[in-house]
Amino acid sequence: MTPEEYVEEVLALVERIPPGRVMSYGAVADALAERSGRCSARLVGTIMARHGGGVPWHRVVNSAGRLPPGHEREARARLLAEGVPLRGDLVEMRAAAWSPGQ
DNA sequence: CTAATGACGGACT
DNA sequence: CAGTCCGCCATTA
Repeated sequence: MTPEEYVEEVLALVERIPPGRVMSYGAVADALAERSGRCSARLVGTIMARHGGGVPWHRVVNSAGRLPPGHEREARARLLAEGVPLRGDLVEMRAAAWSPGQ
């Protein structure tokens, strides 16, 4: 599997995240690991940083619910508009976390 | 080829 | 609850 295909897999999954819900980098990595074999949260983060434009990147946050560095303001505004439960600048993962199984 | 580097995560202090 | 420490793994230096 080439890096290019990795990127496509990640972006494809991110596009499936429903509005008002979010996924952590780790969750994306796990869900993708079943198809691609190996993947890590770190790798997903790198991929989003480089090829994240063009997909709802704001629906991907870290496991603690913290928004992506450098885009906090933008992400917060979009999430708020979608009705994602926020506590300060953190996403309430317990309520907003989503997985492809649903 | 080895070393450092992240849009990370979980355990621990 | 905040800060550290270590494992993670493709990419870059």
